[in-house]
Amino acid sequence: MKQSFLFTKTQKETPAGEISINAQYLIRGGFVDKLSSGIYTLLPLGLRVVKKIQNIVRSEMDALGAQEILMPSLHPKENWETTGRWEVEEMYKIENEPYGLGWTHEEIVTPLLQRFILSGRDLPKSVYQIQTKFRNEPRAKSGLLRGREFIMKDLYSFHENQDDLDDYYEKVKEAYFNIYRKLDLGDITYLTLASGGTFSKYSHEFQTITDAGEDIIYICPKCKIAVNKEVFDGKCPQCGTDRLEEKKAIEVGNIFKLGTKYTAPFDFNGQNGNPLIMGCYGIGITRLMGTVVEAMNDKNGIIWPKTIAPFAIHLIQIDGGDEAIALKSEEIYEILQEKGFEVLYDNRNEKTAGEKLNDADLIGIPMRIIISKKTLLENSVESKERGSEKSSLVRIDELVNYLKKNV
RNA sequence: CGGGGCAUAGUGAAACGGCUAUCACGAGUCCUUUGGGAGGAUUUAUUCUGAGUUCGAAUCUCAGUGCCCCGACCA
Repeated sequence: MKQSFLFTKTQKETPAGEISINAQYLIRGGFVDKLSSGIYTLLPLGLRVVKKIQNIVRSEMDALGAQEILMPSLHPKENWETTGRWEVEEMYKIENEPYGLGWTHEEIVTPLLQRFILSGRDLPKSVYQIQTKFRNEPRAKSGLLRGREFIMKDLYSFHENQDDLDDYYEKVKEAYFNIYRKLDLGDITYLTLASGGTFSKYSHEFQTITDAGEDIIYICPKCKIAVNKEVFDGKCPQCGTDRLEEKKAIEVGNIFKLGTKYTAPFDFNGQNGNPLIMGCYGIGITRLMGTVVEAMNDKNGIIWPKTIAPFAIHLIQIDGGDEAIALKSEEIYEILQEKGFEVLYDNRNEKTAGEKLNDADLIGIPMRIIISKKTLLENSVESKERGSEKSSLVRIDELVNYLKKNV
């Protein structure tokens, strides 16, 4: 994509009042636009990142044998009265209408699957969706980390017995870690014991260490697991040590064994006459984007992991007033496009070199390729990875091979 | 929902109760510029809303709304 074509602009100034890094950089870089507290538009760059995160999550969900669906956001009151959760304050209700906006989907997915799961042979089954959730947060905050409207992946599984749920639950844990590893968050994300278990003593959260986190967790350096402050009793529940490390962290996922809490009210029973056993598993997609920004940045901007960067390559021409440069950089852009690379091409002649380089740092694309008078004299371009200080000259006739190896 | 702070151009800021509300950046036009946020010329406002005090309000008072931060809350 040519940068002159992008309708968004970067902002030099930090938005007034925004303290959190993810809000500052995502707004300044033109990834998101804040409509209201906790309510954001995803702009072209931001949407590209979100789609990439979604696809990583999808591939892991599909590998679990879960089937993707898309449930409505507008929920009939009746479904929520069945479980007694219509009065929950988190739910936005439509005034004078028997509808509310979905903040979770147990009340929809349970009767849905009930209509199709007719015998033990249909079990187990799991479905997931990636969809907008609405939560009437008493206090939205920290940019994308806690919103009133946000994108979430939610997975629901139905089982005939507890053992089957337990097995599946362990597989989901693995899938979740695969996701965090692909986002380069693997080393700072911990399986964390937390409250909220309906059927089990604990639920499990996935917590990513960053100072922007609103949760306090205690990490056992030996067992590599953590305990949320809300259930912490001073010891590692696995090895018993009291030498744990206190850290701030962002909850980037949460998995629950729900048991029969939602199947029972709907009389969703198995062959044996007992309610089915259910699990639910959530990942906030847009929160994950904010978390990555919090975890990977420097004073100049974002440093995206290759897997979710909006583009793989940022091609920048400097001295674009020079016709030879303009033609050559255009030519390189076309070749890279043809070879299938995702390229953002800064073809703006009206911007100075410093402005373009600062924009590039802010936007944070992993690979930067610069073409200028200086490099052209060597029949080369300059290559530099975001987050590294080193740059090197690459001959233009070797560029495609170089990029195949390095992006 | 409790506490604190803030609200002026697209963005960020300035302005003692008193002159035509100022500056920088951005954006538009023209010219010159291109290796870390360039220069000149020129254009760019219902000071959040409503009431009040006053000869006079961006500035003071009251109410509302919104935003940010702390806390409570967060299947």
